[in-house]
Amino acid sequence: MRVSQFPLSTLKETPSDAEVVSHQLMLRAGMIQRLAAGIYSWMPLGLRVLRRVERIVREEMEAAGALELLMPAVQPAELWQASGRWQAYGPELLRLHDRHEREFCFGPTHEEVITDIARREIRSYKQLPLNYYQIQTKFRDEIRPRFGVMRAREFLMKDAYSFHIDQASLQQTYERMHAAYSRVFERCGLRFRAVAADSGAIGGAVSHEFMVLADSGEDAIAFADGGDYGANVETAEALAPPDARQAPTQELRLVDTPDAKTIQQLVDGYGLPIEKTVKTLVVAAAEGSDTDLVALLVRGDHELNAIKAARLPQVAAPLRFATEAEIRDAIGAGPGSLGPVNLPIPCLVDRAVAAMSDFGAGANVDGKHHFGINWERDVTLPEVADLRNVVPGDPSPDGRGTLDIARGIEVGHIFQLGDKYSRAMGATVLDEAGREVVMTMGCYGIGISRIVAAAIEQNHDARGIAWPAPLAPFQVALLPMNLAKSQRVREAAEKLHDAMLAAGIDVLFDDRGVRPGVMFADVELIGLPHRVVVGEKGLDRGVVEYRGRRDAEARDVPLDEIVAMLGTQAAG
RNA sequence: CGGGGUAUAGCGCAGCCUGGUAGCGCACCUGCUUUGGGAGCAGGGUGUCGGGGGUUCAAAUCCCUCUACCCCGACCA
Repeated sequence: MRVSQFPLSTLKETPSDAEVVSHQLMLRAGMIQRLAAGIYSWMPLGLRVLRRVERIVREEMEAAGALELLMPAVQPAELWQASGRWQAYGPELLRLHDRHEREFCFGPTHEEVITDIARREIRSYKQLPLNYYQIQTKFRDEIRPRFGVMRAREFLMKDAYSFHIDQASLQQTYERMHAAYSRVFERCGLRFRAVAADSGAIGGAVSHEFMVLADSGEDAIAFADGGDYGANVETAEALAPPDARQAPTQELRLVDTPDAKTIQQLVDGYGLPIEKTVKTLVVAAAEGSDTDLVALLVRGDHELNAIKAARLPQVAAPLRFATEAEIRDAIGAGPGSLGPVNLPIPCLVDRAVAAMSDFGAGANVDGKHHFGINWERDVTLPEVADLRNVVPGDPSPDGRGTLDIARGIEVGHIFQLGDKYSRAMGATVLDEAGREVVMTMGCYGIGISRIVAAAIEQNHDARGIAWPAPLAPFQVALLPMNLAKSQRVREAAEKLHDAMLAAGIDVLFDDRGVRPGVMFADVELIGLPHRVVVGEKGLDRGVVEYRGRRDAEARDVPLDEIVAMLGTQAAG
């Protein structure tokens, strides 16, 4: 391809509204253009990358035995009403009307449509298992789209849905898809982790997320240094500290703390180590319990995990924090002065809190704290539960090593759905005994467009993008020096271009005749893995200059060897 | 949706406070020179100053209003 036929529209300056580096570089490289909030056009350069990701995904899906189909983007409301999600999905579902005022939505996902297909198509257990996939544009009306295509409203997704006669069959396909996903992300050249995840609103029990490691990631993941354990921080189990609770060494004392409303003020003003403090958070109790409020205690340096808390039978789901008025009404003190001693409402404590001794907490009297609190001696230890987010250094839940926390970008998510959709929509087959059985389902998503952004987050430098070769829009940049003046350079470059094309090398030939600095800057910005420079000086010695995008220095390669050399590392 | 902010040329911005001919850099077009790290000289403005309304002799500037976009919080590939 020649630049004269494939215009580059690179920018020197960074558009001011792009926050993360992938978004900035995609705009600067001319890969995408914003049309509206969270809605982007893929320009020719960007589309080449997107197509490369698609191809890898398609190959791995085929290898995993999935069948490609293509479902409509626009879906009738009736299907969503049948599954119950027309109400449940909320404002993220883009709803539409046709000219007859019939209701539709632009599909954010396709469980309903595929289940409808399956219930028409599949009648016998002999047809199972079956795994369908598609690569398609989805629309989710995110409250706040941001970071370019990383969290767009309209995006390209691979979604797969498998159907099974029983859980054992689902488990097999799930594992096969798990392996296929790992291969996809490996082939894309990404550093990633598969972690256990909360299955959230989609439903089902078992679920794994595939996270590309990047500091700009929106999710925190915990993984063990000693083993395979990995989990979203939301779901990672926080164990008790390894050491047993120490015996009391201090007396319980009531201290005037008029200026200590927060843990930080308590630590700064009274010399209490933060891990000897306790936060008392008051939340709404579960409906039907004999109390309105429940107190949750976590260590001062720990964070309450709202998902874990809401799962407790005593606590209302979703989690709702009590208002200050409710707290005063029930306890007689404000939020900054609460603690377990003389607490008039039921209380649950985190495992780490249960292991504390000689600690400080509010006294349930405004402006006063108790110091030197010890369980059992001063107050009965309430029920213990896992209430908090894990922190670095926590023991791994599988007993191997300690946890570290990293940030990640979710690029894939696989679920064992069970029969949530198949039951609601009556997707059944006849089993061996001729009985009607509801099919068991799995679903598997990959954010194709998000992978492009994630790959840039992991592969860039001050000059621009440095594509993993499998994703690069072109493999080789062919740059002639002083094309306009030098007939020798022109002839040599044209010949090389022809030879590369003949060898199946995906080459971009810069035939603009612009100054070298412009060409260098452009190919480094758009991130092509290999660069070949043709100049008078080199031709005198029968060489061209080769430089890999990540190489520190260029080196000379004989003119008659360069095509063969590139052919082995940069074919198609 | 709540809170904060921005809107002036394709991109990045100044001008607004204190009303008086719409500017700068990059990009773009023409010509000449230049060709190993985003060139130089000369010429060119490509703009409903986000929209609407108001105040005023006069509004990018002051007031009201609408819209779009960005940032911070709960969701997700």
